[in-house]
Amino acid sequence: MSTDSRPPGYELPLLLLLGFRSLIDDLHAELARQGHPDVRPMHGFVFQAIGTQGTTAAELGRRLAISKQAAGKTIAALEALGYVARGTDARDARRKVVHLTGRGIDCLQRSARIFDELRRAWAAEIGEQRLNELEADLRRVAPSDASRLLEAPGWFGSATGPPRD
Amino acid sequence: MSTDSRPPGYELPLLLLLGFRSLIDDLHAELARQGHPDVRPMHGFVFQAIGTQGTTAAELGRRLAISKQAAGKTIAALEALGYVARGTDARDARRKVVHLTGRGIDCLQRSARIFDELRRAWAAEIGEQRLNELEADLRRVAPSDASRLLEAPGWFGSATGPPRD
DNA sequence: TAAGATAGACAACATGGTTGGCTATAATGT
DNA sequence: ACATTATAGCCAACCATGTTGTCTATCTTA
Repeated sequence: MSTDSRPPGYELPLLLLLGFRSLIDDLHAELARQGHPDVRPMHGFVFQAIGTQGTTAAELGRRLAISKQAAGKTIAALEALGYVARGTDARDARRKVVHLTGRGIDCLQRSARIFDELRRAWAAEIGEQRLNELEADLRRVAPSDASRLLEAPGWFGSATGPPRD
Repeated sequence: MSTDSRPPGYELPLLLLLGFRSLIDDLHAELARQGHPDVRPMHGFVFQAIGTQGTTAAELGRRLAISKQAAGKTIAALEALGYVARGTDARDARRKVVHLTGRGIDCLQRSARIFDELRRAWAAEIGEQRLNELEADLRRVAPSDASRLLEAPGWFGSATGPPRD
């Protein structure tokens, strides 16, 4: 046996990133075809974080581990695109409840369907069982706290770290 | 059999991203401990693209699929941190050859070693064979063009797309 | 030698992040 | 009941990373 027949470790993150990018790129190419050309990869996470219940800027910031100001800016951008709308809260005059519009819900539902199709395509390529194993393995090694995923934009390049407020 | 026992498709990209983030976060935590606290996730890709041979801003931009201006800015930032240095090319007065400094090479070598250790940690968790399979599967489904990976920063959030020049 | 292509730099702008400061409203303690 | 504290949302300023457009200097080529 050779003393080191293992692949170099740097390949693993590359493969994970390429796989992620591949899925996200395919998703958004298909979303664009289905009438959502201006939605960005980040927006999907935001839609998910808003959910069907609606939320507020401060709460969104906490869920995404970004500052409430950043959350507010994102909400404003999404509002301008017609994906979310803001209402008021009768019980708390400070809060402005953000909820998905019909267009936002349509985008969210189409995303779910497209992701299912993409997963089926992967399963067709490597086999359902291997794909199940791949997911199971990743669940074991990846931290399960699915929040703080939206640090992704910024996290990659900037040095500031998570917000203080 | 149930009509749909498969996991929802949206989980796959999440797992890939979490896995990637986990590796990169661990890498940079360890790099910080080993004397490189100010290097960013993106920089590793840049170091890799510069290589031991050195390169130029325009060529770096092509390798990373970013504009030469963006490449120039990144080089300037890395130069300020002491990781790269710029020299001239005797054969072509236009070109300014960028090469890694001793510190840059040190960082690159430590990164490689840390990635190997992280891979061993994953192998200890899920088994060497499963990890090999995971990598093999990802190689099949992920596009192999390892360039255009540095679109990552920006790609996630912005809408501009790849550069024209 | 003139025309075109390339390298690098500067300015201006967009996006998405952060911090700091501000006002309005709610919650809490004395 | 009232004063304090905490929270929600917003505005301005800044940083980091991208883009485009424009400019000059230098090869390369017809």
